[in-house]
Amino acid sequence: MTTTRFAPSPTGHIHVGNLRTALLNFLIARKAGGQFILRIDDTDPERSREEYVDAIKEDLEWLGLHWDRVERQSERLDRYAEAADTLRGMGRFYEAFETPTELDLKRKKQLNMGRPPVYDRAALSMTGDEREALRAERGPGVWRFKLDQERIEWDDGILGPVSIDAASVSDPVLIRGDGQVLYTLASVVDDMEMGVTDVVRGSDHVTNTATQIQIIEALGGTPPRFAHHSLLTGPQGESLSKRLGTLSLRDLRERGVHPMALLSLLARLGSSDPVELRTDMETLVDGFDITRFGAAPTKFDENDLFPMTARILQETPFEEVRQTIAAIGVPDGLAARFWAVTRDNITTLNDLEAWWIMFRDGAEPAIAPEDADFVAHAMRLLPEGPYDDATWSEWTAAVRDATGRKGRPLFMPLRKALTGQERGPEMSQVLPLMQRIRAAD
RNA sequence: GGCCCGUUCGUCUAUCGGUUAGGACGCCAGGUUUUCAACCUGGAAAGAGGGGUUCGAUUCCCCUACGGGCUACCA
Repeated sequence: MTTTRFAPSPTGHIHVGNLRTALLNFLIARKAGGQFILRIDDTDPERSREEYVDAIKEDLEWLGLHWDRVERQSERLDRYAEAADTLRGMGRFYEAFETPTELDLKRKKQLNMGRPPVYDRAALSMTGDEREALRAERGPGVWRFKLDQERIEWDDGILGPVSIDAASVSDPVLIRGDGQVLYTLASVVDDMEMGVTDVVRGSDHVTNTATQIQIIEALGGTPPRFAHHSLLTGPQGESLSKRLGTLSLRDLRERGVHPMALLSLLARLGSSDPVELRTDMETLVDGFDITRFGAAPTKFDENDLFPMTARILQETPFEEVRQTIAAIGVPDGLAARFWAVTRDNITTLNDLEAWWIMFRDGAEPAIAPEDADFVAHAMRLLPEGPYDDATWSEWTAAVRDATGRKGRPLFMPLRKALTGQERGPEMSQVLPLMQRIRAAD
């Protein structure tokens, strides 16, 4: 069975970059009728926070990315220890005692000599006595995985054939000095034991994949299919990391972005399929194809989200927004009409309140000097409220007859006098919603 | 510095060596409309640079430039 996973680390809120990874994995699983696992990568107790676990779940639910299973790495530490023992037993694991400062120094030295900054495996040539001495002096060392120094190759679902020389990569540390298991090992053990068949992640993991393939094989497993998507950049190609604060899912939600707008964009951006608005998850799943994605960095502009949101709202039935409209204080009797009138004239639901305030309290009239007499005359002809669907045409007909104006010069000054704006919904629909008309006061 | 990946209209991209280099979004213009939007029609708009290979390169190879990633006792 096709099984994918999204494996966030609960050290912060998730953002559009994370979402892209989550979405691709979700869509692959759904399209294949498989399983989508939410795996919380919380091996680091220092940085992991429970509130972020909740926040991540909340964000995914908001988007409708439902998972079939939740796993927690913090509850699986014994499995990782077992895998570590296996590696030790087969001589692929060795303890090293260099301090971070020493390693840093070694790297700089290598760089200066024009050599690749790869761990020199000094620990491998130590005698048992030397090891004991260091352990006594410095405490437990780190455990490194001994790479086979050959080319590691795989057929990437997005990048195509990838080949990395293991000799250009340091033997990865899988267990820290304090005993904490690191991502590289935990992830491999989980993917194997949870039956993950497809791993889609950002291209920042490409080198990890190379080493993980060797670890999987050492543990007797078969590597899953890997696909590495390009990373998102800002509209100017700048790194997104500087702006992640404003691109968290929570922030986008607060700014009124519609979930399907976000999903529609991210399911297509960077692929050769056109970005088309999808209003339901089924069609998004049907049209998805991971092989259409390219390897080039992808520019993401959150401003694209707003026109898409507006278009979704134009087609949103009243029932779906009934609560929202009630919450801003629109009386039940007016709510359906209020939505019908405003939905074509908003970008996000956040714009609704301003419209209601205008209808409730009236607008500061905008009257050009040359229209002042005309508007005053028209206001004397305006009947008492409340108004209905026919009021606008009856009233403007009367004004036309009285003043001789017609067409745009007739309608536009009245629109501006009543709403204070040059644009907006049909006036025949607006008028019945107006609780107060300041121009007539 | 080393290792990976990349570079086609503003953006996302198509092109299995021969195309008027196609589409989508955006943009501009016209139409329609009492406004805006929507819709319809039309339009402008692209192969980073340099070398090869070839009868012929956007396409294959090399170099350069530029962009991104990795090079942690982070994930």
